[in-house]
Amino acid sequence: MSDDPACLVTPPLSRRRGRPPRAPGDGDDVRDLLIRTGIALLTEKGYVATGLDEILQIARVPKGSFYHYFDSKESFGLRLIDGYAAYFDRRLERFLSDDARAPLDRLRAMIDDACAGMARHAYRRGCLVGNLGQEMGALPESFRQRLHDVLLGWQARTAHCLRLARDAGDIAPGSSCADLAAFFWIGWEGAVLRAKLERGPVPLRLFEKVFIAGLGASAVGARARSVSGE
Amino acid sequence: MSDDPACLVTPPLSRRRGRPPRAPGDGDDVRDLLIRTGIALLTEKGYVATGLDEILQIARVPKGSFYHYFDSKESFGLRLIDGYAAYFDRRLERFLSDDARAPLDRLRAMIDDACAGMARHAYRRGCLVGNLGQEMGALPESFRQRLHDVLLGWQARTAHCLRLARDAGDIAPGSSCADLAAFFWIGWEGAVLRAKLERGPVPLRLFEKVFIAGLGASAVGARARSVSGE
DNA sequence: GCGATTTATTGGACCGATCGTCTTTTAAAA
DNA sequence: TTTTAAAAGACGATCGGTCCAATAAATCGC
Repeated sequence: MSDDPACLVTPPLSRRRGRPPRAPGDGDDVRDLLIRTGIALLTEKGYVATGLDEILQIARVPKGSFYHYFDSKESFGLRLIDGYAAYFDRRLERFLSDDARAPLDRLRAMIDDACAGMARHAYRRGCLVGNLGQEMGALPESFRQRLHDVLLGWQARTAHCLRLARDAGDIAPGSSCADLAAFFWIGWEGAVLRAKLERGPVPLRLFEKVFIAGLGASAVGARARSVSGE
Repeated sequence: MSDDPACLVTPPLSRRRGRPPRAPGDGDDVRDLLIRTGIALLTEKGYVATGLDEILQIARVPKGSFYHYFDSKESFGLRLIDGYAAYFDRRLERFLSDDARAPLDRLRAMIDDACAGMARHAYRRGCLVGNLGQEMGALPESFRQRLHDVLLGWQARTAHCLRLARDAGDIAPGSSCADLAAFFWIGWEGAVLRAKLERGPVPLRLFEKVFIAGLGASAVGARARSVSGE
């Protein structure tokens, strides 16, 4: 799914060396600014391809400051995951727990929102978690557990919503909503990747359509085998 | 899906300078060796994170030779995609056109093969196309079309097999097999990504299970709307 | 209130890796 | 004998992450 942080970037700027005069409204949100900028760049280009220089330059934060705010690129990356997860969790909460809608409509609303997010960035930005997951082969091992945990969290929220839908009769009884939720996030990450490749919304919408159509079939395990008489 | 090339690497080795004596069986497969080695490394670590030096070192090909065989890293990358696509196409052909099996069983056999491939490399290697797709934000634009075309090819083969399954009554009539095939590859790339993240087969098998279970439901477009009375 | 100390922030140097190129050297092929 | 295929390895420019010295603000002792 796509995100939003770091859309507006209007940060500090100074020339002289040493500690600068305290900028008026700036508080100490330099760290946050770096995180938001980092998320924006990493969702587009990934971890390895994005240099600290580029992040700092766009955020207008001097290079020497980086190691004042973070220990290393690795720990910075972990912070990005946390920031992204927090942002995303608020979003999921808003949609999947929206009592004003029927459960399945909440899922649709969430998907609509994600599609709008990707469109807003011309399908150039993907999902930070998906990006980093694919890069794991070249990433610090510390990322793995964290990414996995984030996905499990999203799945848990989704499973809960699907259970409500099942209770409402919109999903075949006997379906494993945990499996369906896992299936959704496995596939959705694929759809985001594909949308980034095609630079268009078709894969997202196709995934939505077929996924929701499939919800009626379910009774997941049992039906699968009966189909071809295994 | 996972791949296989460059499992055994026992390449040329010489010390003296200048053109070496023609190795006995070697023919002129240095180019192929580089391609196979490149595929192996890129499926694991991606394009950006993999340096030419590393590829050359593993293949035991001297650095000075690279630009004799390829124009640049970019054109090398394009050759890798071609090589991977060719390899993969043979594999899809073998499974999806195996008249000895029922259509849906061919799909299952293909998935089994892919799972075995990923297991063989301890779930460290993914799909070259998926990897490069996710990296597109940092890749030469020339890769985009080629990657997309490869995926369309896989989908076409898959759609054909699904149509046979529909004719055999294993998929609800009225289903759009083109949509289902696209859905499969969108989601499967996500499953491979997730399996790489988790370093285990669960996502692959879960995706298989739910996807095949869903095939019974289908009549894709129509059913989707009737579910929640949109 | 005022000098001394501490802390926050930054300019820029550092070192290693990477890509792509080039020259020289040697062996095979013609 | 000449030409071509292939390799060794250095090279430069660039860029990556890291770190330290320099400097100003904040704080404290008196």
